[in-house]
Amino acid sequence: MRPWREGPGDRRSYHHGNLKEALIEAARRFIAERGVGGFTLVDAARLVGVTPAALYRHFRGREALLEEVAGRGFTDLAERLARALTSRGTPLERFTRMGEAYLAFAEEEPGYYAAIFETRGGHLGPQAAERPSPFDLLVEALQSTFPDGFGGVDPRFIALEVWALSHGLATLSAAGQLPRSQGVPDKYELLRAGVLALVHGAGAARSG
Amino acid sequence: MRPWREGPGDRRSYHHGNLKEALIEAARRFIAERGVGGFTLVDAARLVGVTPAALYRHFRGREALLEEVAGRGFTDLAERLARALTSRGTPLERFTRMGEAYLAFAEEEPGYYAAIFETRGGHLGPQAAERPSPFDLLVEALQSTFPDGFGGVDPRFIALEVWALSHGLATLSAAGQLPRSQGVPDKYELLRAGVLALVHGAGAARSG
DNA sequence: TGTACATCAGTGAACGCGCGTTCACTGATGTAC
DNA sequence: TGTACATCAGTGAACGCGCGTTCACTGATGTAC
Repeated sequence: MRPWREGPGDRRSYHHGNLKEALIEAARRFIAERGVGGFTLVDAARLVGVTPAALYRHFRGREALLEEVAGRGFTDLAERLARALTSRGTPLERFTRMGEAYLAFAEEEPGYYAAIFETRGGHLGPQAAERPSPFDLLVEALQSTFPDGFGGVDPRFIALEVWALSHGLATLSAAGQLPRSQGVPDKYELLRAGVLALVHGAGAARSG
Repeated sequence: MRPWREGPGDRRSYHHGNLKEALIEAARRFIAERGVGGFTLVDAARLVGVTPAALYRHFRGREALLEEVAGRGFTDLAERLARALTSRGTPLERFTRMGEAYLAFAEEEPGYYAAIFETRGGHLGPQAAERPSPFDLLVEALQSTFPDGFGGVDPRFIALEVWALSHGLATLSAAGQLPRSQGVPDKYELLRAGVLALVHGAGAARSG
């Protein structure tokens, strides 16, 4: 099971040995560069150094490969968030770290992030799954970080707002729409301050 | 300059008479259904009842048509926001109406919204343009609605957060990721409460 | 340890398709006289 | 009002291209004896 070819041009063996993983990796790269719609089986096969037909030994087709990528991205994101949530420090520090992990994931793994949100079947929000979803983790983190609650507001309400803010910052940043000039705080600072404001200002909509 | 054909199958004239507008309209529809990447000149021409080649009498090519759509969407959005901002009522009512207008635009004109954010050259954020951009309108609205300021925080900082929250809610909603179950507030309520929280909790990141 | 052979991962040629774009053309419009 | 004609919007055929997918095949692997 060792990799037989070390690079795309290395053809020392008829069998690739690690083709499935290599194709997923290639898809991740191309999706990051061109989006889900711009991703092509032919390109992925070429990058890996294999005939397009070889792909069908490992996937039912293009859509199946995309679903696999989205699934892995989803798992990766959940793991990162869970790791941040169980890291050292005060609850607030861990919660802050979780937000940073979300933005960092979107920035470092744009292929995964796009696959998750643009592929059919990839649901990030509230859902019934085996393991806790990112959204579940967010609700959990909010509750343990702010045990006094949010002025009577449902934690899931706050979680949706925090998630929307995070997603908005991540996608605007990826689209190059956030200003990058000096003196303007970056998305990490925007998220940190925004989340605190959302939490502390939760009752504002009611009290006036 | 009256329209010669009333429908796609109506071929009572050799000349279309209103082809440019009809093509933009068709593009808007297809982008809404399939995204910018899934939009096709051939489909647009077929829907309008014209040969694909006819398109080149009005646009340099596919990219030029997309840019035109994005530009119109941008203008439409700016007009809607400006209208809300100058409508009747208290500053807070007008500001709230502005947020609703943004979400409504994304929902009612998904083709425009996608074109704006996915097409090269379409910038929604801070920019140097002739007319005030949506972001400029947002900053202006914040300042006039909350003349006492935001605890020393730059209004543009708040504006970025409000915009990110709006964009996040709009895109999550379009992707079907927001829960639609009973008892869960919709995106309009989420935005209204979120914006108030962001405004009133602006100083939270500093004071605690 | 050596050999026969089943398994199966990858090949390469081919397919049908729809795409964006070009080109010489043609038919309708609308203006000059 | 009628006619000649320049303008130009749309036609239709063709192009080269890259796509996803299929198929019979072949070469390497690894197991049974």
